[in-house]
Amino acid sequence: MSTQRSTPPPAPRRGGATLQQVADAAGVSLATASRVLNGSARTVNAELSEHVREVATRLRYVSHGPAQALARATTSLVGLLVHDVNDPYFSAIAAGAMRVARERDLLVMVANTYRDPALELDYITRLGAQRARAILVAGSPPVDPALAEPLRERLLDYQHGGGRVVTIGDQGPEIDAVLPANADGARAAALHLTGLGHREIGLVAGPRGLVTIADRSAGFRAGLMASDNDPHGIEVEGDFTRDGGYAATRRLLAEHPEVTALFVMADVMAVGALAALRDAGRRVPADISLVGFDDLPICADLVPALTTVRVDTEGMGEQAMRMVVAEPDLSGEPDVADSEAEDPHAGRTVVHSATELVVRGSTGPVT
Amino acid sequence: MSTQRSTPPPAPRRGGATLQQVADAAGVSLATASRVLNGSARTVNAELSEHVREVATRLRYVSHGPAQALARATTSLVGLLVHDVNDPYFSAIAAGAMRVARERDLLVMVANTYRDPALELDYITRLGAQRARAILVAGSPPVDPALAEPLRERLLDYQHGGGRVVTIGDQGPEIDAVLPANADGARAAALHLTGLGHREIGLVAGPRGLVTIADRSAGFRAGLMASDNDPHGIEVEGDFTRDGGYAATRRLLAEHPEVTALFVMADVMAVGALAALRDAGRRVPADISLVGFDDLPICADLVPALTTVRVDTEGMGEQAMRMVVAEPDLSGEPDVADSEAEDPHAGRTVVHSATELVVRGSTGPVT
DNA sequence: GCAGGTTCGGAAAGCGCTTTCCAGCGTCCG
DNA sequence: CGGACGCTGGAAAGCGCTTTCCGAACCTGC
Repeated sequence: MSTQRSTPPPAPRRGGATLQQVADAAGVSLATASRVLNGSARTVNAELSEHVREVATRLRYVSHGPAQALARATTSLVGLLVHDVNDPYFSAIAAGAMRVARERDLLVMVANTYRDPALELDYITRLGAQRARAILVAGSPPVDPALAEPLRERLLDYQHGGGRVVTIGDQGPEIDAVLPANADGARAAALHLTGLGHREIGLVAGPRGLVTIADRSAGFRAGLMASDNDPHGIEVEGDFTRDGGYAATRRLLAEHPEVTALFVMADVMAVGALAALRDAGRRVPADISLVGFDDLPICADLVPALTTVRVDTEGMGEQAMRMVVAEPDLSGEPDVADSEAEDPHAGRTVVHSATELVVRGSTGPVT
Repeated sequence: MSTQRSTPPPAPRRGGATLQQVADAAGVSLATASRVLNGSARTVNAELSEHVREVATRLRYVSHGPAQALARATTSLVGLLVHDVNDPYFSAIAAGAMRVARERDLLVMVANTYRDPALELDYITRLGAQRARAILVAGSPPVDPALAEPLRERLLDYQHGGGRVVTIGDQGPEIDAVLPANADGARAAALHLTGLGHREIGLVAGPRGLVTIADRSAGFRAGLMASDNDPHGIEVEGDFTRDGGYAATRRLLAEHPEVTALFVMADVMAVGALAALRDAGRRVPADISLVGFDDLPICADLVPALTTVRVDTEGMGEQAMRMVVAEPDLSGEPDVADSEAEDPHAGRTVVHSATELVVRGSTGPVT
């Protein structure tokens, strides 16, 4: 009554019993309980061990992650940055990454950046604040250094702070990466098209600001150069969506009705392109051939089935997560389709993921 | 030399400066630094504040999430359980949930459960261990109580421990949920088909063990009953994938060539069904009509465009995340399309998300 | 000019856990 | 038979932060 210190009602502890409570109930020390329940190099007598475990179960003890993180100075969280999980390209990467994370007992924090540099920076900081063990950045960085540099620096900061970083797409020196062979695939697409006799070819690009697009475009043009019948490439740009592909294709068709083939740099856009072609009354591939990029699962079921460049998205996600988790000096056996190498730039690790042209029904000889 | 205690080289602190170091460098107390940098009810003199902030920036101070979590007894993490992020249905939910999470400054830990009950249990425990503030479970629970009960109990445990739980799909009393009007949509599909004169109708179901499928199937049959021309429903089961839909459809076609319409209970499967129909030489909709469920973005671009039941997946994800974050006694204004209500079962909150038949080119009158 | 109020910075007590160091004890070997 | 050693349990010192409680300084009004 006299005491002012009226303790507030001890709100039922969030999340059950404490290790201390378990230890007390089991009649052992905190140290012993910790060793039994949360793993340790030190071993504990089998019987005692069993007893502690029983008490813990009875008390519904659940370890306190943040406290462990604090004491151990490490967490089991990793971050994954994607442009948009709802885009099949990224959801496949995420699925691959999460599969590996699962094996390694890691929890994955996923964040949509919507390709907004400010959001990206913010998320990296926040993941750093959570002491995520690693950050995996999926999705093409911007071509513009003014946009790319801040991101890169923030990643480097994080990395210097002891975190691991792996990107899918090249973020420059010192940052490990897995890189899809965009140029190779695009080149193969060009060769395929010129081989079929096409000379007037439309390129439907995604946002030019992204290196992925720049690489695919450059690779395709390189393939064009390799042909001897002097093909023309006419490029238009569109948003990285179905509607972006639709709009860009309509524009291209209006301005250059002479094109007999289309190279669309992402399958999401190719879906729109196919619709645009249909709406414009152009038959595929009789009037015009169509090649996509990425090989989304839906491609094989479109009508006609889409010729496209396969990218092993899920595999890249897995590979990236594997690297993120591995000791920095990894020496894993490279995949058959992949090749691993020290980058000339710096001591970083770069894994190349092969791409492959998949010919289906949407391409045919020029008539 | 004599001392055995050779301190190991004090590895450069993971993640930069400590609040204490910032405080020291700024010549203020730990308490003040905390108040300035990490928000508090208490206010600090503007100049001092500015000074502390400067020092923090100079030292590249980044708050330590786990330590804050420990001290504050709460985190800014929420968990999201999905069957598979790589399935467009779930990636849309995830996108919706993540958008809201972003607004609320929450980090989302996403986990693929692959519909494996053991994995689900494990993830819930681990999210609990991380002291996730809430867990959002997307995806139909199993019909079998032997499978559903353990999950439900674990969720309840977590909830009693102070965490919030919201499910998309009904996990029973005491657990808040947002429920797509599966039965309504299926009923509308049935009415549509019988209205077109179809009497021999195939139902291509997903795994029967899931209540989502059970609901859709029951709803469809209810719609059939409402028709006066005595329609027949022949049901086959398939996996929740494109190939599952393909295989089930082929089987159905082989055994019941008389069907003139197909109701496929998920668009992923409908894509396979469409392929199976094509491969079997059946024209859609001339020979056979096709209705799907979910209205994935690709539906409108299939040939023919798929008639389907729209489910507001992204909206459900948003809604669920909003509930998860809201005070348990939420009283938000219900969406136009949604209706919120106290469940008769218990004091829980249930939000219904409307579904809507979208008629496109894949259905037509029976000939 | 002074009592009573208000601000605002600092000291210190944890939050739940890991891990080092120490102590007790049984064992082995010379 | 005694000392060295290995093994195992416990005490205690943090990990980085929040927050309560204090007290000093300053302000107000009479």
